[in-house]
Amino acid sequence: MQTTAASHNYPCQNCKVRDKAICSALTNEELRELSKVTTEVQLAAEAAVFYEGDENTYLFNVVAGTIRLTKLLPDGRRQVTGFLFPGDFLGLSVGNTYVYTAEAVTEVSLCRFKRGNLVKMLDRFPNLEHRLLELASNELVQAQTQLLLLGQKTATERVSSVLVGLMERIGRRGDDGIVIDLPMTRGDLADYAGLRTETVSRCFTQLREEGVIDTLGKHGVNIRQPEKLADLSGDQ
Amino acid sequence: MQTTAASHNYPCQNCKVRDKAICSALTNEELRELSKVTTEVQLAAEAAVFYEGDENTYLFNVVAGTIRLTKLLPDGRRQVTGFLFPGDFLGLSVGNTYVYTAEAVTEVSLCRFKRGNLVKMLDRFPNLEHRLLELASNELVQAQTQLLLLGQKTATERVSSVLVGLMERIGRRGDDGIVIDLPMTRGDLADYAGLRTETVSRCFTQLREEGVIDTLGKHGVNIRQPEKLADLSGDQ
DNA sequence: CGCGTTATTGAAGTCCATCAATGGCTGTGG
DNA sequence: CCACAGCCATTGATGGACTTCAATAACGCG
Repeated sequence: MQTTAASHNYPCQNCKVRDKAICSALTNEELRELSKVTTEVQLAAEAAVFYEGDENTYLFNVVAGTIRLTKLLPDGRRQVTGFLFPGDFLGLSVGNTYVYTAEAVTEVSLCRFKRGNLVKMLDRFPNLEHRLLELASNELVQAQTQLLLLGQKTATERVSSVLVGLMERIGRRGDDGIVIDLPMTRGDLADYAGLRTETVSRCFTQLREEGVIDTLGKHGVNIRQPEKLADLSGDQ
Repeated sequence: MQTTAASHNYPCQNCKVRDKAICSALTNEELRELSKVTTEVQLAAEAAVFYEGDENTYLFNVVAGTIRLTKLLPDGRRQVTGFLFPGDFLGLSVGNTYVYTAEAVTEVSLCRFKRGNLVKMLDRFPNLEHRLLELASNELVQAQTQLLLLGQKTATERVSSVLVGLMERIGRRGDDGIVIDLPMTRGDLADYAGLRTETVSRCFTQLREEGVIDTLGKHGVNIRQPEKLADLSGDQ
């Protein structure tokens, strides 16, 4: 992992994600304390933040960029268990090791601190543990929703669901619909949806032909008919 | 939900799952306090504990029996997100509603208490919140492991993985292998593994023909070759 | 502008689902 | 206690959705 900027004095107050992640549970005073043990790190696209099985030394908040969480089978099959965006928290674990691999999809900027420091703070700031439990619960709900997707949905429903999910998290209102700048490849999406690249591509084409979406280069998606996309997701 | 036995004075000290669930985080003294707000409820097989979307009023510990957690799509497709056994905790949620349906697979006995009571106790017993975070984290890991199964594994690998998981949780050493008394139907297992009943059945047959398992009636499974089953699970 | 990577499209194949019928528990009532 | 009924599991035959293999096209980066 390449650290390009260490900034012990980085003022959390100016942080773009100050009111997200776990920091939202802290007062300004508490935040000042946290900022003492905080380092900002930058990673190039495709760099690994940590690998499944590594000792869990650091916890992170995503400040900028996109992170991909993956689990691997011994023969190389890969499941993407989630994508993280600015404001998301990274590093929950059981025991002393990370339970998935985290990699940068784009260039990424992370707010890093030692696990030990957080654990120490937990005793003094009960809010923090409440917040962690809340985060874990949310992740759990998210994971269970994905179980439903992977276990029961068709290819079209999966791709539609994934697009709806990304739309809600990183969509921006455009001239004619909601625009997503997809940071990840079709392959990443495929491994997230339990499909193959070609199938994801075919679903995109189908959605385009039906007028539900437009694609703008490799990364741009314009969702012209959000309701129709939601219908196609199988959730309603 | 049918309550057959209310027991305000039930002594948690004698509880069969006293050192599991969240109770393991409590001292005897704390436990005495918890037992004041605790009710033991019994449910018949196939009864619902609660439905997805219900207001989250109660939390539970499973004392005896098996619980099935499910999520449904509007058209009836069902994903089983997990099975609970004695000692497991039930009722984590986000917001004020349950995020999945919980149903009794067998006759079940539950230790029930109001969510509000637990929340009150959280302030006084920090251990309890630690424990809840631990439980949530464990569930999360479990869910992510299941994502890998549903997204990437073949039918045989899924069924083998599920059997390995059940073996570890409810397996008993038998004369010639490890014996599981499967409380759920093939249909439940299918909805858990993202398969159809027929496919699960065919996988059982195949495993039997290969000498990996024996089936004893509808519910009994004898795992003669645990290592071979683990190999077939795709995890090693 | 050109090259490498990623996306798309097409054709063929495979695994699991679906449809259908039989077989076998299990629990109940005579 | 046995017989029956109903559900569940199994097995077989067929079909379909997605994968796999292969080739082309199009980004987008240097």
